[in-house]
Amino acid sequence: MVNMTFGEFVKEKRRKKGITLRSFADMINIAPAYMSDIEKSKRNAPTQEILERMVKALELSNEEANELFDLAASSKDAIAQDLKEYVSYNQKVRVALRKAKDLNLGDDEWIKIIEEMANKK
Amino acid sequence: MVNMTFGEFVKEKRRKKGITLRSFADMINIAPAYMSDIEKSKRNAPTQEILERMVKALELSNEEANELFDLAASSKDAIAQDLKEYVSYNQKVRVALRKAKDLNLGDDEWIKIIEEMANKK
DNA sequence: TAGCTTGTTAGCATTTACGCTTACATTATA
DNA sequence: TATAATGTAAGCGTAAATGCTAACAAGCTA
Repeated sequence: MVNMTFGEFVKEKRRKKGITLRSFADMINIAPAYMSDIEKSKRNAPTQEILERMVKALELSNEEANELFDLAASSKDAIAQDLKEYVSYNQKVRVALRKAKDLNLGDDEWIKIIEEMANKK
Repeated sequence: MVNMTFGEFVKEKRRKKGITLRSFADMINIAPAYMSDIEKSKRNAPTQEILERMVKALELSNEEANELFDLAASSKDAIAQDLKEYVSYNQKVRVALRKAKDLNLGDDEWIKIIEEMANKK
């Protein structure tokens, strides 16, 4: 499903594993009511710590985890922690991003860049 | 000067233009005491709005403005608004960043990418 | 029917951040 | 010397976010 909220994403993964909201809340050590609010998107996605406990409890793949992190971030006008760190510590990356923005690089061009990265190393 | 704090950066630019702290605070419409705290790094960098007023008041170049935004962000474990937005709205960019991180791309490789971007368009 | 389980509503406590006001010591100027 | 101007210290008010507790209705199950 595309264009899900964070809450919907978590709920789907949780139910797919046949876990009740209450026991899921227990597993990741938060209050059920809080979990409910999150799934219904009445609250922001929680902190990174809790996000990571969710990933573990739901046994998400790397890809799924990244999606969860991105959805969590987007619920807050933010970007995921791993990306934030990478960009923060890399001046060249910031230059590259601003240049790409400036040049109005589209998806196609970024795809090429991604493909070429593999070769580069 | 490299590895400056946000406060130091602003103070330097301000003094280079011969503006007093008080009148600078006036120009950008914040309390002098607040400005003082900021320059001394006793407070986080202020909101985006105020940052932009600073850029105007100091008549910074684009490059300087980006540096100011990045320093402001780094004072808060964050990344600059323009980058945040760009990354947020671009799935491919996020994929690219994570791949780069994964491959442990260094400065040199990013420089190449930057150079190649110019050609791409 | 009595009693658990499930999800949910309402509201509280705490922390953190932003920006302000007021008052002060120091330096420069009339 | 008296007055300005400059930068700073201390502390307040407000707002937003995080996560909680307590209590409820609806559905299952014994």
